Amino acid sequence: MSPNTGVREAQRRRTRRALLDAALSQLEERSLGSLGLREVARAAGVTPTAFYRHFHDMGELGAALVEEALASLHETVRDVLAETGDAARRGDAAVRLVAELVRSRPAHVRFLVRERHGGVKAVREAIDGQLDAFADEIGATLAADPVSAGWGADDVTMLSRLLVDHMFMTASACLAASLRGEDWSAVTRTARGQLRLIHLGRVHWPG
Amino acid sequence: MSPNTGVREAQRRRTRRALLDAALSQLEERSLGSLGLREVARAAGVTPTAFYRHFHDMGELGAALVEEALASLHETVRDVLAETGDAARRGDAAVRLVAELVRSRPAHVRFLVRERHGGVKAVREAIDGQLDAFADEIGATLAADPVSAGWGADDVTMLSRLLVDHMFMTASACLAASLRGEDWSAVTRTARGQLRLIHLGRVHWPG
DNA sequence: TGTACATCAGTGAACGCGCGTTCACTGATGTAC
DNA sequence: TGTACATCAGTGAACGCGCGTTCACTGATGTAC
Repeated sequence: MSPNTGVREAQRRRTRRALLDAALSQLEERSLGSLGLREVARAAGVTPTAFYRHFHDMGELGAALVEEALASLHETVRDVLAETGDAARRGDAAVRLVAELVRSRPAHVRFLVRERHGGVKAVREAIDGQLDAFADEIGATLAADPVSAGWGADDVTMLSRLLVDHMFMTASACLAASLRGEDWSAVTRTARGQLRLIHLGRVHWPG
Repeated sequence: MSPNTGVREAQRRRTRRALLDAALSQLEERSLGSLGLREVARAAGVTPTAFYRHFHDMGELGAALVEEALASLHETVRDVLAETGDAARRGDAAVRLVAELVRSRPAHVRFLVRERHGGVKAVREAIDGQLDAFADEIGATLAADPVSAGWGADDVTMLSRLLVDHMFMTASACLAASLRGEDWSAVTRTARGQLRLIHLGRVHWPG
């Protein structure tokens, strides 16, 4: 039997999950920097000491949450980018992707939005690293578009960073709408409009 | 003699300033939620008890920092918006305004970026309120532009929120460049490019 | 298959420490006459 | 101007509490023979 399917390993994973979930749940209203190790252990139903079997400190737990939230997304993003050359439909697909991520993992997304510029360096850097990777993937696809003929590398970078930041803005707006008890139709309409406006600018660049 | 020029009042103001400055300095690397009242009082050179003469808790101190950072900016923004109808030059002026704010109050801006989605509700709400006000001011000006003929209120809102968020992005990028020891020429060039692209989209809206 | 030993996730007690808040206080500043 | 009283920003001691980290431990799971 593989060590990864043993009873011991399964229990270990269950505890780790409980710690991550306990942290996520507290992080809805607070920031990682103000969250205590004992607090998380208590909510997870284990002793503070058990925490150390899984993470060296809260920063490491935060980095694990970043991984969990975004690692699986790269593939999805690549699919969306490869989908079609029609930029308007690609924009709609991107908005749908963001909305789906927020719907499926609201606590993770809240965490990302909060800690992207938050007080824990290790987590900021983990998020930045992932966003750089997304920007590069988007940039590579944009550069291959016929409409980018004559664009410099700087121009492509400018646009892909704008698009990544826009995805973040949209995710944040979805969460805010949820808090207000609204559905997301207004948010996604606005986001699609903004992407369309950006796309129009791209087509007519440099004016 | 006015009570506001008395020796006692002057001393009171000095202590309040020392508390705000001490907090700002700690907030470069940490978030408000993880910052302790005693820590701030110690750095300000007063006893913990003195803190209560000025703020009920750290959230109230945070709200005071938001006020300090943004209140004086409304007038400046109005000036920039009134400056000229030439949107390209208005974009350049906006970028200059943001860069100047970051240069003159880097710690305040870092605080705003960090706490905009941070863990302290009172501060989030104070920042949101100020940003809504900026978006309204920008929206009013945009709506008056000839190029906005035929735009719906929703469209104008969409655009002004995009621009406010862009100002935040730019401020954050300036801070990141400072940390890396770079000057801001690349950042402001990117920001101007993004605004120009958005402006192009606006001119050709709705395509 | 059965047995004897190794591993290691989680326990529970203990530690020193800084936290937020309270309280009665001090003494310089302000005010009324 | 001088005096007597009021105000109030800041003090310093005290409190109970939860924190992060350490340690020797337990007992179920895994492994070697």
